Amino acid sequence: MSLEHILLGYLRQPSTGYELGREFAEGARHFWYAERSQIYPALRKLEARGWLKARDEASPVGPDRRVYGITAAGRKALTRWLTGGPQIGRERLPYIAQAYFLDAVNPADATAVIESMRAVWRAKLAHLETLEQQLRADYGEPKTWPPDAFHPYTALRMGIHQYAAKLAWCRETLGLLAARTSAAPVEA
Amino acid sequence: MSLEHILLGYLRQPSTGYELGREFAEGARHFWYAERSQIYPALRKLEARGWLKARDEASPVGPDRRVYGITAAGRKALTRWLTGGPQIGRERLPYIAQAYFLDAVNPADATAVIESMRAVWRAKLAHLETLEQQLRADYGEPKTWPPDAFHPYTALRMGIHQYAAKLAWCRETLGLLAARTSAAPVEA
DNA sequence: GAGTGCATGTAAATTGTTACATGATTCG
DNA sequence: CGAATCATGTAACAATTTACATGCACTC
Repeated sequence: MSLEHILLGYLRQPSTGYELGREFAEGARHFWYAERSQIYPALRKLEARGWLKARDEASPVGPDRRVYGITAAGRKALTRWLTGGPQIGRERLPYIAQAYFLDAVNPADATAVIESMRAVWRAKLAHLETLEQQLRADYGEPKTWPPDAFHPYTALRMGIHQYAAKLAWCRETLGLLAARTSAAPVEA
Repeated sequence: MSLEHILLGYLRQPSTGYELGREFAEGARHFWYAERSQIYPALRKLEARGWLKARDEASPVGPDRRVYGITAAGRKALTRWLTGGPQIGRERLPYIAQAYFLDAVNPADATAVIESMRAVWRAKLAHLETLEQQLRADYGEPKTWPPDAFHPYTALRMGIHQYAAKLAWCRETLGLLAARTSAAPVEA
């Protein structure tokens, strides 16, 4: 299961379920999302399996919290997951399905659908680009960064590449759609 | 739920659960996958809801089969899904997570992980490009195609854009990784 | 008659979502 | 004291995966 290994990855730095929830809602949201109601039981399960250990701690700002950290067994499991082959092939991309079936609506609506995708992806790309510029302003050339900063940066770059490609597709498709409309106009 | 609407989309042309299973395993596999054990109950549910109707039919080559087709209510539901906003924001992309946590393994292993991703994506891109070339050889300029051929083609184009972007990221990342290794070699 | 492809399914387990419960601490 | 943020969870439901069951028709 991927979620468990993602939790393991984050917990090389000790953290809490609540904090991980925020991580998914912010830092990781271009590649993964999990509700806290899924995170808490998953952490308990990982602890029972011996991949995490927990301690209760007083919070400086709120109620007590449960701080998890990875164990040696957890580290081994994480390494196995990372080197056990790329996790590719079970993507669920409903927005491509929407594009696929767009002949079920009229051309004007089809155009509107793609324009609204473009708006969403533009916003997401802008967000990642802002993050990237902040990192570069703060730390300079990525190739000199320590591994624990460099690899999250490459994940960010992947997001940027992906959103840019989606936007290129929007442009291409809107262009083709316009060419089709002028070739066979809906209404004179 | 996306699966239900994807089934609805395919079933504007009457088809069977078995055939849809093959569709997911072949034509749609760059954006969606469903097991037949999930498809059959989903079709029953859609039929109970009145979005599909079924008839049993003798197969020319095997046992009887259940041919589903969409109803007027199903068509309306599909249109609502298509125009009700882009289905964006719940992607699960474990391979980006793998990239993110790659500092948990040594640089040589990290490089190997990205190289194996590259191999997978190269194969997937090559497959989609073959499909595209076949379509163009058979039918010519996409902008003149009928809508029910054109939109699946744009979905294929999306896949091509996405895989090309992933490969660009692999190249970029492998380059950075090489630059880092030469800057701080593991062993003299 | 054994294997392959066609064809439909069920059962159990896992994973993920939605809705809700509970309570501490801090700020205005 | 009311609202916001911190903090951990449970319950019910929905979606998905994995494993298995069943049987037809055709070819070797």
